[in-house]
Amino acid sequence: MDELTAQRLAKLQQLRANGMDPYPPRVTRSHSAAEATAIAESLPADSTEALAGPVDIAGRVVARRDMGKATFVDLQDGSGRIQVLLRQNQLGDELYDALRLVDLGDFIGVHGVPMRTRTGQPTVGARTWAMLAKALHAPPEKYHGLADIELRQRRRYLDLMANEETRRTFTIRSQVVSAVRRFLDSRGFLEVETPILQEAAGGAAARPFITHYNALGEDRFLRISLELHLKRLVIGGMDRVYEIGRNFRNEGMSAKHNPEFTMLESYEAYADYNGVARMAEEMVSSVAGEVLGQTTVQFRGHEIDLAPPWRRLTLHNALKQYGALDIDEFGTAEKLRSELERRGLSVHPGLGWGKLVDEAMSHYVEPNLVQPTILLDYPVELSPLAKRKPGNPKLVERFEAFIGGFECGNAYTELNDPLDQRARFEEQLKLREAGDEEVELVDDDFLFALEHGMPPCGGFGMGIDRLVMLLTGQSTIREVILFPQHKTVKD
RNA sequence: GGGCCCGUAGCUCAGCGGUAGAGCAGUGGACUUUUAAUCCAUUGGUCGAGAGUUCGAAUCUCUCCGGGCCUACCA
Repeated sequence: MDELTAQRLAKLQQLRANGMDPYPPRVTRSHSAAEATAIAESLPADSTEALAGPVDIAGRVVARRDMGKATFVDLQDGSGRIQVLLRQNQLGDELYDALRLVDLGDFIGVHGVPMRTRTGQPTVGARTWAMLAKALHAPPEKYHGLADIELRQRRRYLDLMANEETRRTFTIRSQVVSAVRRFLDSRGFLEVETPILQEAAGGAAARPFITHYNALGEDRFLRISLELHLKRLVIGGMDRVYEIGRNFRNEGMSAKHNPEFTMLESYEAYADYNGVARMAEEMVSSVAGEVLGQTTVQFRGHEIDLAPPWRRLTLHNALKQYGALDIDEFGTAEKLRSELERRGLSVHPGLGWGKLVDEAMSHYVEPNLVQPTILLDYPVELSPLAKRKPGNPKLVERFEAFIGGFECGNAYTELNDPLDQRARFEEQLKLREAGDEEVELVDDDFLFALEHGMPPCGGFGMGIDRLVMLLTGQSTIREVILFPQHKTVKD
């Protein structure tokens, strides 16, 4: 055991010896730090006498300034910080001397009166204090905080203790999720929960995590999307449903990717992708307004205006505009591949035309879509679950929403023709045989459901983590996930 | 997968072939209105791990472990 821990344990024993429980089961608390501060602020400066009624506050000791016969301590609770002044002549010798058993990081409770120092600092003048929970390890350094990125993520509690920005980020995250729920609830959507352990992981082109269910002796897949189960509910007559839940994709990590991430998916019967686009822009701007009080955000050096209407642009025109590439002139995989290779893009062999269009889009278009943009009408082979565009069977009614240079939303007019759906699954199989390993798999159980009739429907998916990145100005997904994935520490 | 960089006290960092350092935290002392309190004294280290080069390695080399950034792949 290290010396610091031993010292703190010794203090813990000394507290017990003094008859003070270092971990009492209950605390008397009448005011939060913020409430006590508000009372003190209503008093004139240098109010050393008891002008307000007594308060009981509690929190973690985050700073300490020992002045001899007076000691200042800063207490922090969930509402903020407040200064406490503990004076020997107020506490008595015994209780004052016991302050030497209080370390940074400990939780204490203070009974005292709101006051202000001669500099006007809101303060609680202590009459008594009590240990609430002794900490055996020191908190991070008081000025520089905790900077080591790995430690901040593995020991997020230390990051939260030390860094105000981290507390702000995760407070906003929580408020964002809650505002999204309010938005959808107010529009008559029902929140549902669907299986995470699935017999077949569908709804997206991604490799799943595999686990094993002992009782049945069968493997299960962790879901990679919410889509196919939510559509089953629409088939059953739940007209407006949504789920906010964790997806798992067995892929690498990056600034934009964590193997488990939180998705919102919503499905609205009798809507199409145009209606969904209007809902998406209203949702994001109203969530921003509720949580941040404004619809503009600063992100990677740009000011982004989230207020609707968002710019609409077809994928076809976007590639023309940003890449000087007319995909109609390169209508087969072979032609498009050779054109992209001629331009110096390295493309994976075996990709079909749709994935090549996606590559070109990622390279030429996506980084330019900083202000909110709805990119419309995708190649059919990229989107096996979306309905074809009337008059152009190579395209589907699908849009992706881009903000800040990355994708944060995806929507279709949902494919409800079970015969076309089966054909589209089979097309995916052919792409797989041609060398593309990440394709949608045939899901017979879903097809059987679809054969019972699904109303026309607009579906929407949005990465909650990425939305939070945008609204908090964080440039990596790991900064908005409390406990992101890390390699196991080996001894 | 490739390139670059980082790992030194509980935390933030310096040192980059010649006796392991600073600030904060801790410990002892002074101080009854401080607030990155101040002042005096002081404890604390297998310098990520292992191997090598050298009279001598935190420092140079190699391997490994963990991490970061960029890039590619996954798509």
